[in-house]
Amino acid sequence: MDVDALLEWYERVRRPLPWRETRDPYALLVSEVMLQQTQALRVVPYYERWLSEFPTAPDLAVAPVRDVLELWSGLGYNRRALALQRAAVFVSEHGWPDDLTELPGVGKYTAAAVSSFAWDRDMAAVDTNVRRVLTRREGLDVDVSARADELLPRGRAAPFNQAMMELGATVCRPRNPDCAQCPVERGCLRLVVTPVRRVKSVRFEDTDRWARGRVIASLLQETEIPLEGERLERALVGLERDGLIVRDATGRPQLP
DNA sequence: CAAACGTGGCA
DNA sequence: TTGCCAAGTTT
Repeated sequence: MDVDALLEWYERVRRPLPWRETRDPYALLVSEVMLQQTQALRVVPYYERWLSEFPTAPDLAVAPVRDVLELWSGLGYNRRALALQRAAVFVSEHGWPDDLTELPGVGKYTAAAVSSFAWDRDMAAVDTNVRRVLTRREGLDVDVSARADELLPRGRAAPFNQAMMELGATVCRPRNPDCAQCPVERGCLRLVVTPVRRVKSVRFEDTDRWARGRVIASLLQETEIPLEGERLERALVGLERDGLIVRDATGRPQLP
């Protein structure tokens, strides 16, 4: 793959998203956690509000859980917000670990993204987009992580990572890829990847995931929880286990 | 390791 | 309107 052509293309098409204007590892971590499983454009207002309320890791570390969940609500996956706060606590107390995967909620992808964007570390951030780009180009049997690492131009990890992700998001899309606009078309296998079909078709409103979301929303808004019996109990047990709620002597749920 | 984890936007 | 899915991590 012609990495120079890729970087040149990225420079041309790059969208000015707010987290691309900073090198603050805390702000970058916030953006990465928010971006997990959420569309970039939807994250923008949340990111800006979050940083104005919790500008630094110590600010987030001491914030009440209610405030954290309040600012998070709408982004989904509430336990990620808690993990982010726990990461902020760690950073406040010990500074940034060399290996960011030591932080709660930070896996291989997020560690590489933050490390490259904040500190120019030569780490390839392999997300679902990068995985698809490389698989589609080079075949189902490629070791995607190893290949991304080989391609990464030393000292330019940040633009490389962003360019690869942007390519997957806007050109080498899951369905209907726009090969005519591809800056690195040469040598691509253009493998057709058949999308995996969902097996289950349970209504979302019938899932525990939905029930948990309703409990948190009700506690934030101080409205009645629209659940009862077994269903409610199962949600509460899960939420308590995840540290999203605590229960008083009567078993009534509250935010921690 | 498959499954759990939330939600709003868009086709 | 219904169904699909969007910069992953944890157990």
